[in-house]
Amino acid sequence: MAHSSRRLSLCTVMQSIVHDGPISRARIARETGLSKQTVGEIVSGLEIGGWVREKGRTRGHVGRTATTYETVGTAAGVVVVDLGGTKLRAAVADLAGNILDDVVEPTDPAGGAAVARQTARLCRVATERNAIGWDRIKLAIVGVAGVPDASTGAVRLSPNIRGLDRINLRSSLEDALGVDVYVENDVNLAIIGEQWIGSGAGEKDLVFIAVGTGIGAGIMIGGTLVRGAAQSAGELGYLPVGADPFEAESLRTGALERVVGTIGIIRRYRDRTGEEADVPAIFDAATRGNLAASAVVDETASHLACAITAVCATVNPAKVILGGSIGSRPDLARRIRTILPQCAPIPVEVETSLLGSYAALAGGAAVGFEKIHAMLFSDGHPGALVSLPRQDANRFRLTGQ
Amino acid sequence: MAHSSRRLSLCTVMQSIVHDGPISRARIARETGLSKQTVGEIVSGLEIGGWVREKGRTRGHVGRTATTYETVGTAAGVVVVDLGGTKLRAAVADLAGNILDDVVEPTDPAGGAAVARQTARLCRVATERNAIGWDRIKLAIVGVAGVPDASTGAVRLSPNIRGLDRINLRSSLEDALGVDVYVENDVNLAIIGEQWIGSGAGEKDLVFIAVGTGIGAGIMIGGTLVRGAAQSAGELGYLPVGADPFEAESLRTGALERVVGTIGIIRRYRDRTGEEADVPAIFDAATRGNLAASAVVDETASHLACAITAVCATVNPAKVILGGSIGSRPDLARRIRTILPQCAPIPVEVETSLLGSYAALAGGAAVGFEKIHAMLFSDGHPGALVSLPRQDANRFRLTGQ
DNA sequence: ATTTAATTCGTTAAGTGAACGAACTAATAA
DNA sequence: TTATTAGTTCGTTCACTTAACGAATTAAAT
Repeated sequence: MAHSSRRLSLCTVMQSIVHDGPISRARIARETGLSKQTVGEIVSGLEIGGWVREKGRTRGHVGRTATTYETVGTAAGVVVVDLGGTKLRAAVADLAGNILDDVVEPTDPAGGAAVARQTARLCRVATERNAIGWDRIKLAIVGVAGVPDASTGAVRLSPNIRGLDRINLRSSLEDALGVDVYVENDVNLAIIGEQWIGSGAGEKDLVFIAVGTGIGAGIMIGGTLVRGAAQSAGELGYLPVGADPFEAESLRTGALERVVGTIGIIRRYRDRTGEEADVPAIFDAATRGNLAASAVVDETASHLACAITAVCATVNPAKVILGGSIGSRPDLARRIRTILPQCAPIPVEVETSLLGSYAALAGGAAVGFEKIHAMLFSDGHPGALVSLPRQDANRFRLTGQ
Repeated sequence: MAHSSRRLSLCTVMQSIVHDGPISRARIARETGLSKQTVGEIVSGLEIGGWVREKGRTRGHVGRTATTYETVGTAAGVVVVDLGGTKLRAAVADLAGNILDDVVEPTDPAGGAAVARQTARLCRVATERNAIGWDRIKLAIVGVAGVPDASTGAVRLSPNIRGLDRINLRSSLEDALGVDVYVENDVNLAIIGEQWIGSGAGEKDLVFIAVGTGIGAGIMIGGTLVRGAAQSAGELGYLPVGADPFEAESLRTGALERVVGTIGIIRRYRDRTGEEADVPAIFDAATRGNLAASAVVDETASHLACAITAVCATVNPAKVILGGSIGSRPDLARRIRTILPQCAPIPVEVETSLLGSYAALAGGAAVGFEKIHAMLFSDGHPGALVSLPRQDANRFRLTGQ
C-alpha cells in the first residue's frame, strides 16, 4: 500500500517509451505530465536496470538536441505456444512487443505427457533460434483447443489431442521450464491476437468464430475476454440453430455443430449426391459451379448467418471474424455477407481472419506482453499498466501458413 | 497526475466506513493497512467535511474504548427514476446506499416533453418526501425503455412512451433539475439492481430477460454491463428462434418477439381456440388446467428455453433472471426449468426476479451510488473506488408492486 | 477493595520516498 | 547574438511510515 506512486510513474514512463520510443526525456515529461526531473530519475533507473537504452539524438529543430531512449527488447521475453491437434508452434515475444521467429513441428500423436515433453523442448528450441537467452524468459503462454481448468491445470474437452485431460499440463510444463505457465483456450487467444494486430484492430467488441472440425468462438466485450461462469462462453456449437435442439444428438454434439461441423458438411453432401468427399473438395466444387456442392455451402452459410444473428442479438459486436479451416475460406465469408442482411436486423461486419493460423500465437504474445510488464513494472498495482504497442501483422503474412 | 495517493487513501477509508460502519479508526487502520495517523487525519477531514460523524463508542472489550464513525447518509444523494410506459416512479438514494421512500404516478399519456416535465416534478416531490434537501442532490439516474443515445440525449426505440425520440430527454431534465442526468436502459438497470440486492446477488455473470410486450435482456459479464457496439446488446427479440428468421416480418419485429411477445401469445391462443383473450387470462386458464392455454404456455416456455440456450452458448452466465409482466410469472419459470435440460447442455439457474418492478429503481440507486462516490471522493482516479454496500431487498417486498 | 498487568486507542514526533517548481547550465537553429 | 529547447541541481512540500507514549479500559492478583 505504501508508496505506490513511484510504481505508477514508472509504468507511465515505460508505457511512453514502449509506445512512442525512441523518445526524449523532455517529450516523455510533456506527454505524461510528470516533471522533467522525475522522468530523468526514472529513465536513468530503467537504463541502469537494463530495460531501456540510449538510441540516438533528436535533430533539425530549434534548441538543444535531446538523447532519445528505446526499450531493450532482449532484456526479457515470454515464450508463446500454439498447441494444435496437428501442429505445435512456438515463438518468443520480447519486451518491446516484437514476435520473433517461430518454430513448428507436427504434434506428437502419442498425446498426453509426450505432448507436454515435446512442448517443453520446442520452447527451448524457439529461444535458441533467437537472440534471447533462456534466462531472460519470464513466463510461457500456451494456447490449446479445449477448456483449461485453472484449479487442476488439466485441459477438458480437448478433442484433437489425446489424454490432455489426464495430465496437469500447466504444472508439468512449469516443472520442465522453470517459469510460470499460463494455459489458455486457443480461440480466446485468437480473438486477442486479431484485436491487437489482425482484422479486429482497434475494435473493442469482437467475436472470433472458428469453424472447423467443431465450432467455437472467442468473445471480447469492451476489450476484455468473456470466459463465462463455467468457462463455457463461446460454445456456439450448442446454439439452437440448424438441427432441432430437442433431439438427443443435438444435446450431445450441439445442434449447430451437427450441421456446420466437418462431419455435418460431408453428410449433407452425401445425402444430396450419394458421393463421399472431404470438405475442401466440396468447397472447391462449389467454386467451380457444382450445384449440389454450392447448395451445401449455401446451407452452411445460411446456418452460420443465423448463428451470427444469435450472437449479435446477444452481445452486439462491431465485427465478427471468421477463422478455422472452414471459416477462413473467403468464399464462405462472401456467401454469409450476402445472406446475413436477410435475417440479422442489427448490422455487423463479417471478415475472415487476417492472421490465419498465427492468430493464437499473436494473442499469446499479447497476453504475455501484458503479464510480463505487469510483473516487472506495475506489480499488480491497479491503474498502473503498460498497454500493447502498435505492431503490424506483416511478419505473419510473409511466413507460410 | 501529481499526489493522487491521498485520493486513494481517502477512498479506501470511505469504503471501510460505508461497508463496515460504525467502525473505529483503529479498526480502519488494521483492515486497510494504512497507519493509524493517516487514518486519523483522513477521518477528521471527512468529519469536518460533513461526510462522516461520530456514532458512539465501543464497549466490553479489553483496552481503551474507541469512538466509532458512520457515514452521514443525508450529506448527499441521488434521485433515481424508473420511467415506464404506464408508471413513473422516483426515489432518493443517499450516500450510505439506502434507498428512501419512493413516489409513483401514472405516466402522462401525452408523452415527449410532457413526460420530461412530469419526471422533473416528481424528482422534486421525491426529495420533499425524504429528509434530504434538493441542494444535497448531486445527480439523477433515469431508467427508461429504449436505447438512450449518449451523443444526442434522445431515446430511440421507445415503444411505450410517445415522442421520446424527438426530445433531448437528458438535457431537458438537466435544465429542469440543475444536476447531471444519466439516462440508461431500464433492463440494464434491472440487471444491476438484481445483482446488487436481488436474485443475482453475488454473481458476476448474469442475464436478466424481461418478457412482456416485447422481449429484451440486460447482460452482465464479470460484473460489468454489456452494452454492445451499437448499444444493441440484449435485443433477444431478434434471436433466430421461434419463427423463421428469414421472413420479412421476423426481420422487422424479430423472430422470437413475434412468438413470445404479448401479441404472439394472444395470436397463438386465437389460432388454437378461435377465442380472444389477454395474456393474464391465458396464463390463468393454463394454471386451471385448460389444455389449449396450457399448450400455448408450454410453447412459450419452449421458445424461451431455446432463447436461454442461445444466450448461454454465447456468454455462459451463472444465472438467468426472468422479469417483465410475462416473465416474472413463477409458473412460466417452472415450465422453462422443466424444458431447459432437454435443449441446453450447459447448466444454468433460472429464477424469477426478486425485486419485481423495483429492479430498475434499485439498479439506478446502485449506479448513482457509484457515480456519486466517484464524484466526491475518487474523482476518476483509476483503482480508487467505493463499492456498493450490502443491503437487503426487504423494503421493496414490503411495498406494493 | 485496591493495586498491578495487559491491552487497545489515538496522538505526537521523527524520518523517508516521491514529486514538484525554480534556478541554472548546455546545446543548437535562426 | 538571441531565442529556444534539453537536462541537472537544489530546496520544498506532501503523504505516508515507524516508534514512542499518554490515556482509557478490562482482567487478574493481592
